[in-house]
Amino acid sequence: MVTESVEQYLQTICKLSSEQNPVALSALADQMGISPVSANEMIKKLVARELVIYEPYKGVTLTAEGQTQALRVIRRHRLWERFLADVLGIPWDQVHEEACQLEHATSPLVEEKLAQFLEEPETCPHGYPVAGTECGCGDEASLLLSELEPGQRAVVLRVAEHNADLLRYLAELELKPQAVVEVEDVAPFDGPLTVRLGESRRVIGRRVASQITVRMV
Amino acid sequence: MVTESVEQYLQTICKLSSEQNPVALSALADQMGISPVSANEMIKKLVARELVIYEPYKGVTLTAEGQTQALRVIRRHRLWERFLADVLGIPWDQVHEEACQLEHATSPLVEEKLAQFLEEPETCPHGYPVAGTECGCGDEASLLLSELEPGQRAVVLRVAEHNADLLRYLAELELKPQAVVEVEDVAPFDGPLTVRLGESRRVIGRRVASQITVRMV
DNA sequence: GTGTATAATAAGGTATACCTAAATATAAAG
DNA sequence: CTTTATATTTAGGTATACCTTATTATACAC
Repeated sequence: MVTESVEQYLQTICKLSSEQNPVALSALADQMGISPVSANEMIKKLVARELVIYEPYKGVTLTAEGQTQALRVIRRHRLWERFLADVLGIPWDQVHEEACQLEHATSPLVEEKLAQFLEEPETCPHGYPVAGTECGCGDEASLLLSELEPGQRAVVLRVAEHNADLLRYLAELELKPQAVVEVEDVAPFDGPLTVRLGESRRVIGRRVASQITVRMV
Repeated sequence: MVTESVEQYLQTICKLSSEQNPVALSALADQMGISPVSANEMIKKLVARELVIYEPYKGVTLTAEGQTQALRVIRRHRLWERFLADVLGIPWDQVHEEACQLEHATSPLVEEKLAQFLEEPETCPHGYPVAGTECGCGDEASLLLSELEPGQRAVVLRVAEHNADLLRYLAELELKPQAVVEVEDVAPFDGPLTVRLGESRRVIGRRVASQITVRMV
């Protein structure tokens, strides 16, 4: 039986492995807000169940089976986010937290029917892909808004989904997936970016810009 | 913190207490599929948290707070059932089991928004009330279809929701809430009932009829 | 090559929520 | 009023998933 806890581990490993592969145990423990000792204990169990491969002092990697399970949970999470945001009208800064609960209470049947009802959405409200063979956190020709130079135009692909305050701020600025921005100015010494968005202009800090993934257009 | 397990206990006590009040510990353990010892342990914890009152050799009763919590879980359960059946199109014999998972993963916000989206439904697909101050299992002038006599007409209020096979059978017969039936014949020695349903006729066993709650019209 | 910082593990604990087996208490029937 | 069936409690265990503290192993930099 795959417990909620196991699902949480697999999901987190999957997401972290797009930045770091194999995933260091310390990074995993950090991300999950548990002690490295606890993470180590659980990883041993996941190894025994052949959901991950673990090389001490290197880190963990999902097996094919682990990857499958992880992607299933991630898919459910993102489907619920779409439902909560689009159908129930829950603000996008709150749907992540809610979906974290629902994702573990979802059968294959409900997942399937929900996806159909939502007309097989491509992404969650924050821009992350619902389906696929990757968690979609670090693919293709994407880069961070903070890496652009003046004059470059880009479309927002996705934004960091964990920080509700940040999401509320971005919603106010209309910096959501699909938005097209043009960088007008980049202040030196890690200073703010000035971007044009349609007819209006936004000045955002570098740290905020680094939470926004874009693709140049 | 109210765990899933606590929610399950409160919900079960609430439902059983419409047939039996206070609820015997053995009946509770039986219904939940756990040992009486485990039930006893948990009840002690619920007493300490002032969610139930326990009189040994009598049984348990919900406190006001316990009742509130129980009804909240039941409401979520029935809202999800409506959603799964009406919106996602999941067969009514499967929605109970699915809702048993989702009910524990639902915040007040999602409950609220879901109820609004569903336009504040009165009942779940099996006919049990979504809201109210009772779990709605044994109220008003209701009686069982098996108690009717020939010539009596009644409207189906609700049907037992735990047995998927039974629900599939009832769906085939179109014996769902709101259906109006007239008893034509009651065979002796606990024999079958013959009921008229619109233009057609159904012959059902006494045990099946006892799972259908009706109100005379 | 040898520190040293970092990573991993061992040892021992906690809380939740179950279990069985055995002992004891109570209600209700004869 | 005693017997007996049923209900309850005690005692001791299991599994999951965490924790802290202390020890040991490793990698990498100097």
